[in-house]
Amino acid sequence: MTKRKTLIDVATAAGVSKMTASRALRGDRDVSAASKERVIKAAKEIGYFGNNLAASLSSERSDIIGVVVPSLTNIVFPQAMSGVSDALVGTGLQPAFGVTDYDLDREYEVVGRMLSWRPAGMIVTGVDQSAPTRQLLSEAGIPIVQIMDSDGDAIDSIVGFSHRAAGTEMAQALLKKGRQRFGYIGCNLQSDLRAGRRRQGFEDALRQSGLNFEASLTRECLSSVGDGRALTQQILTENPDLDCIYYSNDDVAFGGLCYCLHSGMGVPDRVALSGFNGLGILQGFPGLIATSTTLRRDIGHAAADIIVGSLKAAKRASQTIIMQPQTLLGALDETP
Amino acid sequence: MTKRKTLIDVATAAGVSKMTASRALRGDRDVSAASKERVIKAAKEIGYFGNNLAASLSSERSDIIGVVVPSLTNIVFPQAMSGVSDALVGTGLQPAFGVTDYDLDREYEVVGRMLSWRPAGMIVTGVDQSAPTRQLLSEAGIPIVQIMDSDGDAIDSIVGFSHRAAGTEMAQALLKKGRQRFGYIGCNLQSDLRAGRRRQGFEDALRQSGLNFEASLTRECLSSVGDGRALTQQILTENPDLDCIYYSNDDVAFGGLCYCLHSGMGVPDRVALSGFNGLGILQGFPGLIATSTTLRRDIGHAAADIIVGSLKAAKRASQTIIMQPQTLLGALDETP
DNA sequence: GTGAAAGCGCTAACAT
DNA sequence: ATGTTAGCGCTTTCAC
Repeated sequence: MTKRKTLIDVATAAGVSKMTASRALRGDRDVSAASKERVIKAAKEIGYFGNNLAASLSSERSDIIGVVVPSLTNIVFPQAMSGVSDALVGTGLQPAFGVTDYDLDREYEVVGRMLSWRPAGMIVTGVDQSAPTRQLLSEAGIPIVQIMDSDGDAIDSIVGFSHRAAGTEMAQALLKKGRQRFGYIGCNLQSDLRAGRRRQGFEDALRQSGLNFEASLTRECLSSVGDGRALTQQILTENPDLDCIYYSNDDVAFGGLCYCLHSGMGVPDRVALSGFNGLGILQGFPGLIATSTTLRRDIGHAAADIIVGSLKAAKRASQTIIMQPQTLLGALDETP
Repeated sequence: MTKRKTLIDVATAAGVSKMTASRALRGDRDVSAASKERVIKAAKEIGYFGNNLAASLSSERSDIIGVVVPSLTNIVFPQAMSGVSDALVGTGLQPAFGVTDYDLDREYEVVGRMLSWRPAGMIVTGVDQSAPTRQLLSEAGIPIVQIMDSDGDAIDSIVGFSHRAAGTEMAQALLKKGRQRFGYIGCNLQSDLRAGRRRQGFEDALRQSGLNFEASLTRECLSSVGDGRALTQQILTENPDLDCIYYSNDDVAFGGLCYCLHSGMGVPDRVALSGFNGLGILQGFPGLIATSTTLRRDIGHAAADIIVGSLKAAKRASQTIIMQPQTLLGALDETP
């Protein structure tokens, strides 16, 4: 391959100095229209595209917004990322995504590596970072936004909601509809601390009514429709009297619904199913699963907006935006 | 915020020169154990983490592997990204993801921006890049891998399969099972060129048997379970005689299955449904939907491996790896 | 409006 | 095993 083109090549081709070329390319207005045009034309002709490395090193800031998520296989995180990505279009900022696999040490490493690219801001998932990670972030001197969870201490800004409260609210709604014999099915609870907090919130409400889960089945797998189906068969075989099952999320709950439909068990009359997130998959059988709808895209979008805003602003202010899920009972709502 | 720590701060704290500190931190073995230890300790104490910008600018290479996908909301792309991410763990390389929204101009911009970070390699989705994008990539002088599709010209390496062949194979399998009256339902065909090629391959096989789609419904929406349900209701109402429906993918097909189950239409006896990808969602009703299983994670993993290998190798060789989908008929297979 | 000089923080190449 | 020198490609600053 031939040597990469540099600013000097463009400047030479356009017959101006390096500096004028730089200014023209970046849209600085202190350049004559004529020079500007020639530079841009020259750049295009010789196939020049800049070197962000040098630009950022020199200007001591980059256009990157680091976004750290625990998983790509759980669709809610790509959806949040999508919101970030959309919000950044046209701002000149660019998202860079990192994955931690729900591992706090990996998170530390991923965050450290990202910071060493001197991003303009960082978005991280949840509030359960390890102390060293929190320190890294808070000392970085850039806007930090934690997303998806508000049940913990903020490093800087937060856009999310209380999983605990969401669990409590769902339990209260189900109790109000007369459900009394509850089961729980969860996947990946070891690592997914937010799912654990929903369960806790749910249990709190049950206890307040003098109840508790009569059965609980958890498995360390990525939550999936197939697992939900299998676990539901097991829990209902072992506990045929359950009239309501709370799941760690909608994927698992939907698998449960598939089992019930297959085996002719009435949903929600005979047994009510309740998941979390309000995923699109629920539209396969509208209203049959109760859920808490979460605004993943909006959360990602709002987080990115906070960063964009705080880069423009003279002084930074931490914000906390709560986008509490809405509890949707679906068909259950039509029963008294 | 206090000024960021640099290598010089570490070197001073450890009582060595900048260069020794640099070597120690990067694990160069030409450093005495004593110095190495002191430097690493000093770095930790003063909270130093390097500046990749400067490091990469100086060494003229970065540890980034750029990965460009069309969408984050279609789960197959995050799954492929996940494979890339896994393959890169422990290599010292880091993935950086970009999203194009199926827009060729956006793709050009995203690729250009990524290249200006001087990545060590690039992974892009599909083979339908615009000419300028192809030129950008081929002149970058780094290993390029196109993934998910082999129905087109390679820029460098390819890991994918023929969507056209997958469509043909599915049609042949369904014809063999005696299906004769075909319908087609697709989402997002304008942008999803690969789905279009599957449809074409399917049609080719039908024509060879003197058949064609008797009905076709397409809608420019992100493919979803809800859309699949609605479109299936429509197509079966308008064309009650169809005995097989081919969908642009599994999400849409699953929505169709939900409609059929809901309305008591026998699947696959009365109408066979066929999707694409072998998504986990199908495990809700195992075997009811025929599908072509694609190895998204493996494809991402293999693509990353090619790049890792070619960075190590003295001379680069382009590779083409075909991971052709497997046609799974499920319950249809048990009919004669 | 344009240019020349200096330097961002690091690493490669060459000393020692 | 360690240090010195030069420079990566750009932007900032300050001349003109």
